[in-house]
Amino acid sequence: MDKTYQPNAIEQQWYQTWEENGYFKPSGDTEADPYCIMIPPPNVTGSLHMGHGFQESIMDALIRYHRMLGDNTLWQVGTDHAGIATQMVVERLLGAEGVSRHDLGRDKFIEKVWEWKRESGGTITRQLRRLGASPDWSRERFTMDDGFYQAVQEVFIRLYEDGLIYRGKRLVNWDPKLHTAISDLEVLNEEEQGHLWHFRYPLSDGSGHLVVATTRPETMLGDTAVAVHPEDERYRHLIGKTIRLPLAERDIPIIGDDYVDREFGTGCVKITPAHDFNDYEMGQRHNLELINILDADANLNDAVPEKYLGMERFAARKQVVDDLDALGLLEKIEPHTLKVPRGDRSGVVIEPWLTDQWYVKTQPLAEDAIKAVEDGQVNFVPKSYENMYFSWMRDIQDWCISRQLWWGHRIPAWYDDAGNVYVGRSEKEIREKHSLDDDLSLRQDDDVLDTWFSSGLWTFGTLGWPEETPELKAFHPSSVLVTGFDIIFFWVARMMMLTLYFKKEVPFHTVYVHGLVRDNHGQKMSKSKGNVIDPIDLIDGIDLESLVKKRTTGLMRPKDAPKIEKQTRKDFPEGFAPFGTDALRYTYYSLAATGRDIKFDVGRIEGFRNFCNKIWNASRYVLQNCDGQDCAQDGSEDFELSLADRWIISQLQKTEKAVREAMDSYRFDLASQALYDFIWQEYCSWYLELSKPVLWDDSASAAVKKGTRRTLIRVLETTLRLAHPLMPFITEEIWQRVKTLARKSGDTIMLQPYPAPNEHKIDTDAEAAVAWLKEVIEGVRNIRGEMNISPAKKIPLLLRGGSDTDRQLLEQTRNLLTKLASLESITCLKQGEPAPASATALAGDLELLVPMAGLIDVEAESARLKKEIDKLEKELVRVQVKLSNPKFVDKAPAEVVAKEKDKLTEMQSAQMRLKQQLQALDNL
RNA sequence: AGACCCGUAGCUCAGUUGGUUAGAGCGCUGCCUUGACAUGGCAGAGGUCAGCGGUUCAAGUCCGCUCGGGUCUACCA
Repeated sequence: MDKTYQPNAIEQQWYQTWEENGYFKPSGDTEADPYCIMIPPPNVTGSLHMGHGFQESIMDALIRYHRMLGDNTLWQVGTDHAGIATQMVVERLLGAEGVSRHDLGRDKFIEKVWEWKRESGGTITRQLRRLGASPDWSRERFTMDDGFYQAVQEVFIRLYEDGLIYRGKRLVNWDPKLHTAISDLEVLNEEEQGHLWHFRYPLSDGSGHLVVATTRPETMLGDTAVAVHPEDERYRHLIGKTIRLPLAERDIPIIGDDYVDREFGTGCVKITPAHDFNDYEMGQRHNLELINILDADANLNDAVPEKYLGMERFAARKQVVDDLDALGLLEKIEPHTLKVPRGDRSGVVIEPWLTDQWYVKTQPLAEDAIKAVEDGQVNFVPKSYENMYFSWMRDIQDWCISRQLWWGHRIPAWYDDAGNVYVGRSEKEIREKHSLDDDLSLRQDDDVLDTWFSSGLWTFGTLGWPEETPELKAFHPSSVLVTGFDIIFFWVARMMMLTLYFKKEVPFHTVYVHGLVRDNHGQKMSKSKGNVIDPIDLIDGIDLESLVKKRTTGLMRPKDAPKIEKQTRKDFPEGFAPFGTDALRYTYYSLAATGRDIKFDVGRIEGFRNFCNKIWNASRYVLQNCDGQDCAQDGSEDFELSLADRWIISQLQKTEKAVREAMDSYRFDLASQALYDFIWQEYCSWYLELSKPVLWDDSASAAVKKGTRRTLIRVLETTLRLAHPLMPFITEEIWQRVKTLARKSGDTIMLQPYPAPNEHKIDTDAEAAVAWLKEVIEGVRNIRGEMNISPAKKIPLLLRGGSDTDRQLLEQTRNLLTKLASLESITCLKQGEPAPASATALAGDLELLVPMAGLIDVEAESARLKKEIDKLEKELVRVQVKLSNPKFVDKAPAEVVAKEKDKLTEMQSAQMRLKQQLQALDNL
């Protein structure tokens, strides 16, 4: 083995082996428990970001864990066709050649999209492989696959037939750039600086005017009322009168509605029902006319005076203001901060716009979806996210599912010239069903379905539904959904509704909600902020110049480049070293606590790369000492387990238990911590050191040496299996080298059984003995460290006081103690025997004395003792106060009181000994 | 405006139903190339657990308020 761990030398090769050998497929063992995770399908246009890396790493850990537990395990993988995003990507590519999608026509364009998908749609799945993800690639699905397409059509038709889908003219969020409706969730409301314009609206009878305030002057051309609060003393007498709307020269009514906030602005509101959601509601209440003044580009249409016809909306705004000003009707302009709705893909201001769209009636679906969570059929982890789910579900709006795009699931609805709608699987089916004449012309709806409509069917659509496939039977409902909280509304809610309706069962039993990965400053990672980290760069490494270049090219605002460059150079002066996949994954796990934000500190990944190196080198040591040697793996019993052997075996059982518990409760941070401590602290720092005096001692018995080798190799092999779900590559690489010595057969660690703790191997005697040994060694090391005695210098140790147990333990561990504390000799002082001037440490009642002759500075030692005495004093006072409080003694449980009393006597005795030592030093 | 989350060492974070002297990693200080590992070893410094009040024999942990930070939902025309 190389002296240092080189991740790039092992990772890709193992991945290929695993995939080629089909290790990722379900075992197919129908006796075993099924375990199934459906990947939240990444956007086919996407490339892997830190959030994906985090999420996929978690899923892979769960999958590998359950596969090793022997479950029939399926990780279903696939991608999402991402209607808008994909269409935009392909349009941009065509645009570079000067071709628009309209030049091509719908069919040709869709062909182009498929072409793009075949060539470039695999980026993210290739990157997933770099992470070591182990989904069943042979079952990979795409939301536009034929089978899936059928399922989507089927769902639409059945919902329509059941009266849960309808078509209606409503206000939708219209993206004037992309020319499609988008959902509320795709609209970002950000605060922006704007103005509040106050206009005078003259009363029709010439008796005066009202002042209305607006942030969108151009919409006044579509006003159909002015509203005031019905109890507003200032205006209530005007209700029922009319306003002569300037510019448009129409008469519109003044209405009373308690939606109006008397305190805001002037207390008079212009009402534009066709261009504002609230005004629309009010229009419905008061039967107001809807005047649509915008076309699909958000330019003014022919419903406005000719002067404004065809004007762009912001130009029209300026014109309207100027014209009203010229008429003397502009009262004032105030600066005003308002939330501006923008499309999350296009970035342009979204218009509420009146269109015909398809809707899902969500309320009946939501009821069952709420009940499933209330009844505990679906559990959220952490539980607090259930509130978020409930609050969304209980206030759910009908879901607009049509999109004015070409790329997507085309809506299976046809129209005749009379405007009748027919929904069915094909034109042919519709003609038959409705006995339509062949010469009656039908045209299919041009729109496609919201991408989330299809991803809502993901859990069962990927398993072959509507056919009752064996996979559907075995793996649905899936076991757990792993997702970010930002997607609960988008996706979780929709899967719940659609799956419950069509499968009559929940889509998954558990929803594990993880936090969002942010940068080390807590900022969301985004291209425009220039703080994105590509997980692949952490795996392979990247130099600073390439990183700067990557972050500063293709910016939406190129002027940000210098700032981004400066910050990048400051944060990562060396770029990234190649840390490898296992270190990256381990970092993710260590951060996977229950919080909402996961601040990714690159500093941590280096620590875990070092951890990998530690495992690597510990394995080298084990192999050096075991290779070609008898490790008692042939069933022989002529070996003897030492105290240290029994101790590490005992600790291993506890670690196995802790790791399993953590994995079962989705606490990957705790699992990674437990493993890290065991491997580094206990196995490497202590056990390997304890094995050296045995293996290198010529006088040690063959049986004990054999027992030590047996323990070295067995504990290592078990630990590798325990760690495999978290760090698949390094564990496989090392396992292949130790498996023969450990008498394991099998081609891969992936399919080995997961370690299970054995209570009979918990050895409290050995634990107590090693705890004692550690305490004594640490006492001596403390003196050595504080007194700056070279580790190479062998020193004598005198022991005073202590119990028979101490003396027994000493004899059991004398050899280990001598080696590990680097001692020249160990001498027990007899009762009353005078000790030379010494530095002191305590191990319980036992005094550890290191004679000072030439080694130790008296002043430094007395300072050290004083510090120790003071520390004890503080705690002593605390405990004394506690014990002298009768309430505590009376009310606290007896064992708590006893514990405090023991503590007190122990500390008093310790302090007394230290004081005596201090006295002795002072007497010198 | 409503709801939720967070505030623990210089930094990033653990701390299960209240009960040893509040832990880890990174960083920092000192010593050390000792036969797995300097991507290392040993030792050490560093915390009024945001603040105030309450419940309790006992609060980082439970309750209330304040301050600070964040997220989501709704929204003021």
